[in-house]
Amino acid sequence: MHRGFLLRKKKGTGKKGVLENLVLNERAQLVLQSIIENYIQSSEPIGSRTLSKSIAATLSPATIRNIMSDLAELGYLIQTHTSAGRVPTDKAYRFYVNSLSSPTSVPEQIKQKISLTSTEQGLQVEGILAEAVRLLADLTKFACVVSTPKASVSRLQRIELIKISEDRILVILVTKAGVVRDKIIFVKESHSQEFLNSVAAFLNEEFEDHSMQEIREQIHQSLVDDRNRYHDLLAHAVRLGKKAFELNNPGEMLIDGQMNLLLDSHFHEQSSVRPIIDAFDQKNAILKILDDSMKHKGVHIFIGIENDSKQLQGCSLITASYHNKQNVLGSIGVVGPTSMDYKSIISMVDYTAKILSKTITEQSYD
Amino acid sequence: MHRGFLLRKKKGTGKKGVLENLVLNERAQLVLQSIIENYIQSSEPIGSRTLSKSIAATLSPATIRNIMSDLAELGYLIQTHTSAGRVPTDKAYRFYVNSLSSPTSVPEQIKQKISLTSTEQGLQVEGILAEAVRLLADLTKFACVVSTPKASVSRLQRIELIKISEDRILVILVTKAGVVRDKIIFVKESHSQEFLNSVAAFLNEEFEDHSMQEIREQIHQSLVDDRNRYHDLLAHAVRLGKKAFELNNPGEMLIDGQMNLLLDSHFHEQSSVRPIIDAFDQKNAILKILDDSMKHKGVHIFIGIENDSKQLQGCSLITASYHNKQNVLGSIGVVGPTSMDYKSIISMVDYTAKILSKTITEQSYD
DNA sequence: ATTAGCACTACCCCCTAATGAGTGCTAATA
DNA sequence: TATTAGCACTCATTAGGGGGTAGTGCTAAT
Repeated sequence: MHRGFLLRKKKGTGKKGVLENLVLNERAQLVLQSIIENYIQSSEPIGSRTLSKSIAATLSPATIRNIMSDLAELGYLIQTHTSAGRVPTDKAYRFYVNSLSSPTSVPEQIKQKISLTSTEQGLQVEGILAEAVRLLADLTKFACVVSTPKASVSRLQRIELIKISEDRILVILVTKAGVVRDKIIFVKESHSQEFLNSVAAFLNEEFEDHSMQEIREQIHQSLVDDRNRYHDLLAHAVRLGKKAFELNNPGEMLIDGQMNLLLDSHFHEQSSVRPIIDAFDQKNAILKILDDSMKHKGVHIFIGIENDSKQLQGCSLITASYHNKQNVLGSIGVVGPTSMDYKSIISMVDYTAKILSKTITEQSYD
Repeated sequence: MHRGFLLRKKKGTGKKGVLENLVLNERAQLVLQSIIENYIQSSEPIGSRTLSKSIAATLSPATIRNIMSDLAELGYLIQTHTSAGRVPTDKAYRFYVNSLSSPTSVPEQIKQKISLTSTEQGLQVEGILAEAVRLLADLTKFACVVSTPKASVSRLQRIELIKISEDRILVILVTKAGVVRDKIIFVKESHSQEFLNSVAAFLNEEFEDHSMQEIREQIHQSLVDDRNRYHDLLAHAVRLGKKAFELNNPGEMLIDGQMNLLLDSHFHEQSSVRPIIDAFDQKNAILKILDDSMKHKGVHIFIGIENDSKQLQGCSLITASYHNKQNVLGSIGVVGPTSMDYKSIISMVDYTAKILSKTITEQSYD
């Protein structure tokens, strides 16, 4: 049965076919890389003959077959059935991606397409993000996501309190990062708008430029100075502020281009897209990935099986964080088939994230 | 060739088969309705034999064939090819929909699912709309849209001006309907935040409860009273207000459940969904329909070919407007195949729109 | 170590024939 | 006169069979 493999193994010291000190030898790497690149393009199983033509080095089909056989043994390739060509596994993509150097530069032609004009239309961060994620989806023809800046890390620009009924107050928070958040809080006693204005003025004076996290803590401990003049005001400010700054936005994200996935040829069957769509609906799995990718700089790549979430094990994600002058604010990413064109997608995500950062930094409020 | 039909025609006075005074006779109506309902369920061509079993009245396949043949002549049915069953045309759906009485009541079971909780979480109108459109998409398993309230008709609750840099001011508009809009305007001279506060206070005092449309007109004509005290202020207020109230939101809409379309069995081919998706991307065609449907009360139905936009001629839309105490604010609707289950979808849209109106009215600001 | 050659496998495509659901028309029937 | 049974016909769908093809693994020669 596996006599060929055993023989080969017997000859060298331990495994010798394509392995050199547990690393693929150069030729095996070349073959594997070539298979992957071919498959990314055609999304059809690659055979030894096809490969021997397209490959740079001059290798006969038979040689390639031997190498492929070994690569299959090592888990880099699988066959859908005997006498079919071979298809890269997630392990192969991981190898491929790792072998890529840092993002290659984006072609000038595409660079020109990556520009964000929403600031010119007076749009805020969320508008810019929406434009960026749409742009990336159009460019890559896959689904794209972007996480909005977390309220907790960003710093307060301004708070407004608007009375809308006897027991409801509209709170508007503007952060330095340029995010406007609004929510309604319910109160027991009625306040006049004038009074709310004073409370807001107090909160603004006290907390401008503090991070939401800080503000929450300070309010919680009532650490604010006890100034006589504000005595009554203070009590109310603390009470209202407590509610106003309560974290209730569960981390949002914008999605675009979901449709691209269903229309994409790499997903041969609709059924394989279904779980991904469900993941989009539930959000949390993807948000977690975007969150994680904020922790380190640069482009992050999650390939198929590597994803914690079962639903996402049929696809790959490529993400990059964006930032303003001070903070990492969120990340933007592409969700596509495991057989996507990593090289160009990586560079597009990288470049888009950079442009996004630049745009947001330019229009930040400090 | 068409001898059968000609004979039939010859016998009566003019067309007599299934027509009575240009109206389908009762039996023809029954047959047509039955075909439609069968097709809606199975989404496969209906043959005479199948029908003769499922139909209430006892009619032989041959009789039904005759009726069907006439209905086909009249444009209610088509065959994809000879020897295939028959499929209802858009004209048939129109007949069917017209024959339905006003929305049937929604089953208690589903009613319970239609409830909106976003107000409890302190969410504004947009949050409520997002919840509603998602709910409807989940319920109907089709794509759903909802148009956000137009700024122009709604009345001002409050305006805030926030300085974010020397040449940029963040304008926040809150309308009585509960919509918060923000945008950035660019100014030549720098203003202090205190000055902006006075301008905002002036604009608030002057324009609270006026419709955006009114405000724009009044500012445009500088019809505002020329009070000495505000002389300098006034000039700036007019200048800033002009920019601030400029209509720049092109009527927005929220979409949910687009994916449902691609996964739906009624669209046999992906290619038929493509133009609809494009219509979603471009938005204007759908916005126009939602706009139109605001003009009259009740549920509106647009079936395939009836749609002005070519892209939408392969699907049907069912819409209903929602309102607060004073105004119609927008509409919510379902986009699905022309062979959707009109009866139940209509009632769901109707009911959802009512719940939506109720929810928004309860949390309106006046 | 590489490669040519060969036997083998299994999908894919095309053709055919059979099936079956449907039609329209005609003649018989109630 | 309206309905229905019967019949010939159409055409999509399905199943089966054969040839072609792209692939494999193994072996022997280079």
